[in-house]
Amino acid sequence: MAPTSCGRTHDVYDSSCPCRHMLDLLANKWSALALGALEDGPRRFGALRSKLDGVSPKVLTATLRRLEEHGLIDRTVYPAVPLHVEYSLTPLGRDACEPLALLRRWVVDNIERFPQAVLSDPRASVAP
Amino acid sequence: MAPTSCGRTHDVYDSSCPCRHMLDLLANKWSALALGALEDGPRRFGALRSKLDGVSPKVLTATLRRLEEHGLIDRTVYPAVPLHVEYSLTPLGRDACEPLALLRRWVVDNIERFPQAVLSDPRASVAP
DNA sequence: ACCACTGGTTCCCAATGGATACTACGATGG
DNA sequence: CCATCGTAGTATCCATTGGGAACCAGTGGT
Repeated sequence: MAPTSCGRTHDVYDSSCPCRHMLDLLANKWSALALGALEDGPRRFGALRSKLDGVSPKVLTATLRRLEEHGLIDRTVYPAVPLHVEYSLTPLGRDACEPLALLRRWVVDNIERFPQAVLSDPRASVAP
Repeated sequence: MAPTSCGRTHDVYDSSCPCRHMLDLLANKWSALALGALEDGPRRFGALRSKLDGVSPKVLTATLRRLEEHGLIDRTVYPAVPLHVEYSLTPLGRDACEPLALLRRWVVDNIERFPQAVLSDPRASVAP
């Protein structure tokens, strides 16, 4: 498997391993997009909201809070005239961006190879 | 962005782009684990169920069906004495494994860097 | 007849996701 | 003085999904 410095073996396939929890955090549409959106500098809530087309404020807040709790992003409040809040990557978050960027990139580069039927209708699999 | 052969630009940040839908499929805990579990050869339902520690049969079925519909895995039924079903990667699925393997790998390699508090309790963020 | 094995399905409930509306705060402006 | 705007979210409601446990079908074994 992949032994780590603490001496234990960590395994994403083990449901009781912390790795599983972290995979659950990162292997998530909105997390992957939010971290990617911060790759080229800090962004404010509103900017993220427009960049992550289709996200609702509730879900965006939840995603950002979760990423913050896990040390992937920082949340900085500027109590200026119109209050604004900036989100930025921590070093850990920046590192996490690498595999996520590769995944996003892979999807874009290989999108043509997927069955067309299922691409056109997001809910093609839901039969009445 | 990343223009593709069809002439359109594809963008995972655009909610109406098929890419978004595919990212949603791949940026998912169970998908990432299931594809990884098939990397070194076909596996049967029961084998996947044990490998993906903690998955319920319902969710595993749904995950596998979705991956099959999207052309990432094949489902082969052997109507032999004790019926068995084998799941295997398609070429597309095999290619998709690369970025997913990097992500799983990154998590395992960097797990020690995450805040310990949040690692120990998967639901630390859930207040009364 | 009964149990075990394999590969699921069904049922039910809790958690999550998503859309829409609303709040808090100070600034601006009539 | 009250109304309105921009910013960053909450609140509320409902649909979808995730998850656990039980159950089912087909066959072989005892």
